[in-house]
Amino acid sequence: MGGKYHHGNLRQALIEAGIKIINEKGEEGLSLRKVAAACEVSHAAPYAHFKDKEELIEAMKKSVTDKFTEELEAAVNKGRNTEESIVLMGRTYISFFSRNPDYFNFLFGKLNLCAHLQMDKDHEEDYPPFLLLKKLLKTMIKEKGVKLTKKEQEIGIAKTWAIVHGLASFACIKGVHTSLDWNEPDIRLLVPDKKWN
Amino acid sequence: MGGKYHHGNLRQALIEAGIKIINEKGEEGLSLRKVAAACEVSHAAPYAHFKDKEELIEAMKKSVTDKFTEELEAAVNKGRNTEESIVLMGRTYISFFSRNPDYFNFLFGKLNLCAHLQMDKDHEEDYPPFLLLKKLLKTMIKEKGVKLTKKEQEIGIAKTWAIVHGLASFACIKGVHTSLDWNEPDIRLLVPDKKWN
DNA sequence: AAAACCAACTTGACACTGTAAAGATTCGTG
DNA sequence: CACGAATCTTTACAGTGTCAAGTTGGTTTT
Repeated sequence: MGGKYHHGNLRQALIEAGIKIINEKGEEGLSLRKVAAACEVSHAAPYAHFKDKEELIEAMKKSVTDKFTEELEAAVNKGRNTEESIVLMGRTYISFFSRNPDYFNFLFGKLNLCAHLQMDKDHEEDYPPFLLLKKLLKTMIKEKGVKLTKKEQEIGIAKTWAIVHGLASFACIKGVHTSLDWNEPDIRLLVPDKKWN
Repeated sequence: MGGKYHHGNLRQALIEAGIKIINEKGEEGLSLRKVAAACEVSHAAPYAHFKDKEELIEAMKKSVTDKFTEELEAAVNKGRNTEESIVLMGRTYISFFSRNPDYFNFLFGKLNLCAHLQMDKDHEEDYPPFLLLKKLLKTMIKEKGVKLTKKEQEIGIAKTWAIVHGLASFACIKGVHTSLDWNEPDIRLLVPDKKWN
């Protein structure tokens, strides 16, 4: 705010300035020097806080992912039962990227996502939104008392994720003409439909 | 081969050299100057054939998309009936990006895809792989004699595409641990499964 | 309180990038 | 053959990521 930095908040300021640029001009328009300029510091100042541009970007991704995860968790908590939570999470997932189209490519482009499809153990290092979905599905399986092989479990989680993630990509790729509303996606989009065998 | 260019093949050579670089080092490692160097011409030579870097990239995308579309069409033609064709197309879609992981982000990152979800008319300017799927689904609907509203049609096509596209993204995001084989994906991945309601 | 220290920042430099302008070369066509 | 157009080279410039060396100011040590 008022004063100069030198008091510990430059790191955070850089992250926020970077995210702002992504929002306004997409990832193309992001340069270390512009981020530095936006914070009114010299072009090499970021190197006191980040090893490289990549490390700043990684921190920005983490920040966006945290916000994303919070929204998902809030949605999950609104559900009155497991199934409802899953649907609400899916809607929020799609809506998030519909509201912030530039984030999709920013987060998932050239990402080295850690995601274990196996449901045996909870791999805490999993990508958080992914972990969240996995736990919900696990709960649902228990509740319904379904018996599934390991492979069937992997298929289930892969397919559930794929539907939601694929629709989210639709929601933010420009040039898609549709009457569907990605901010409040029809519930039929999120559950397999018998008509389509 | 032997001789210098100046004989009309530089444009194509640039496209191929560019694609080769994408294969080897990903989109990060792609620079106009390197592409020019790979073709043994000066760094400004590409400007005789492309307005800017973006236009070269666009041509490269078209080339990759053509190859992609050919594979999909070949798969569709192998199917003995419409349903089989759809499944084969889905498999090929996933397998293609599993074999060429760098293409996924290259093609779909920041893409301005033209895709009409409506099935009424065939919009010939649609993204070709998308158009292909739409025609197959349209055929299937006719064959089965199903009556669907406009919105139900859009939902069907969106969901079908989303499953396949989402799985493809799984298949090429690094760091995903699974025992599933994306080159020959279990057919259950491609059709909605009753167990998961 | 003076000295030493250290993290945060600045300055200046370098190689690499995309792109534009101006000139040279070669080709096709009249 | 000559001329115009297409193709390619050369030169130049601003913007980029990164590094090395210096500067600053607050904190710790003596």
